Amino acid sequence: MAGKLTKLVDIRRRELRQAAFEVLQREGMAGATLEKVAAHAGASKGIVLHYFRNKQELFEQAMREANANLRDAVAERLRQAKTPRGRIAAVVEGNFDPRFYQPEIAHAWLALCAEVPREPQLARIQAVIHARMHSNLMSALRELMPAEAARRTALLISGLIDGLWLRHGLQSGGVPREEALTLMYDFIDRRLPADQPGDGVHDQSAEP
Amino acid sequence: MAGKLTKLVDIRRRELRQAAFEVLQREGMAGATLEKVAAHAGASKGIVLHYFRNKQELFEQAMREANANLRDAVAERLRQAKTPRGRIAAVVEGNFDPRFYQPEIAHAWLALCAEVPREPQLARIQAVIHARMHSNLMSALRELMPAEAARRTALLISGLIDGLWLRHGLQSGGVPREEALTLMYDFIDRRLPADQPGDGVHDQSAEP
DNA sequence: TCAAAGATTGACCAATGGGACAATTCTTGA
DNA sequence: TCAAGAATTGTCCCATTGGTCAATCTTTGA
Repeated sequence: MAGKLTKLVDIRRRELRQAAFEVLQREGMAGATLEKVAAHAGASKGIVLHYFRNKQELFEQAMREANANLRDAVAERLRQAKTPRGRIAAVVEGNFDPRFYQPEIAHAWLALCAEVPREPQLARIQAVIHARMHSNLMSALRELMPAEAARRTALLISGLIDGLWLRHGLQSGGVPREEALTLMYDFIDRRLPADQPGDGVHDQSAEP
Repeated sequence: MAGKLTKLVDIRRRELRQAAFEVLQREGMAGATLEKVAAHAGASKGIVLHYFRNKQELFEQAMREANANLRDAVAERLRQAKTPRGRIAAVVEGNFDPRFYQPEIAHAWLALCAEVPREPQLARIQAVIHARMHSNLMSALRELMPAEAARRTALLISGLIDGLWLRHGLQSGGVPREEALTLMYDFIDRRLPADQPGDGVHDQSAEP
């Protein structure tokens, strides 16, 4: 590790973002009061507003961090992928990383997404998420099919991912990770040309 | 029309449910205050609590009504469908009925769904919605493919519908109705046996 | 060593919102 | 016609919450 030690500001900010996200899971946006966030982080309310201008900024940062987690989960896998198929698998597997694909986390995302129509800051993050996923998918699909077909396939894949996440957040109809991946590949394998189902490209097995 | 005239209670209840849903679109759950709902309906706050026990019940009823709208949109089309394919088309078209498939309405659904984890009443409605859609799809798909394939296809279709709705509620990545239907049938036609794409089964044209 | 900068707390404030209620107006049926 | 019941309003109350601030305690660098 090169450079200085982590500054206290960064430690506190991280702790509070994390606390905010966790309270959000249980309480929703309205119920996630500054006092509860502070308590959950083991601090006083004042400290929260010492490190964040206001409630909006706190939860904006919380969303940023959650997004970064998902982004990294995909990026790791993308780095090891060699074929276009592998890159698609990377996007899918990353979005269903068992560390993040959990009902409680989906609850928090749901709470955040519900604020998007009224919080331009959150809307921007959401836009980035969509754009990134679309771009990742397109870069792989363009090599496998004509432009228009690629675009549609990308929309279908990302729409499906969103739908499965949404359902995972609502109690009923939520499918566990294993089945979600089965469904995704059931769909994908039929759409990609020169089907080689079971070619070992998509690895549903253990995580590092 | 047989029977008595509509009772005032029912009129008021309906007006207030509708007002609640419309305020929800703009303001989200926390912002949808009883006073705003009352004002939007042209009444005073007191009247809202005269017809509904409390805020929870009001929005539970609002969700019930929105659900009934969607249910009817599907049911109408289902009544005219003759083939299994037609029944699937009915479910799809109903869920993208242009009267309801609108960003503002998706905003309200998003706000409602975000409360599901903490409101058992809302969770129950959500469960009914999922169960109904799954059942409708299965009844058609069972005739077209083996049980397990039918189950997966049903999950994929309903997941896709949810995903497209979700995206329609978030500003970015939302696809308009026409394209949503194109995507849905692009997906469905490839999965159903004995493909007859363009057999006129799915009607994307005008509403009655 | 010690003073300045930063961290942390708790008290305080103004605004807001859900809900209870008494008072008033309107309907209606005998 | 008129009294009982329903509809409607406005007021009041209390709890909660985001945010401010002055007062302490800690750290640190010169």
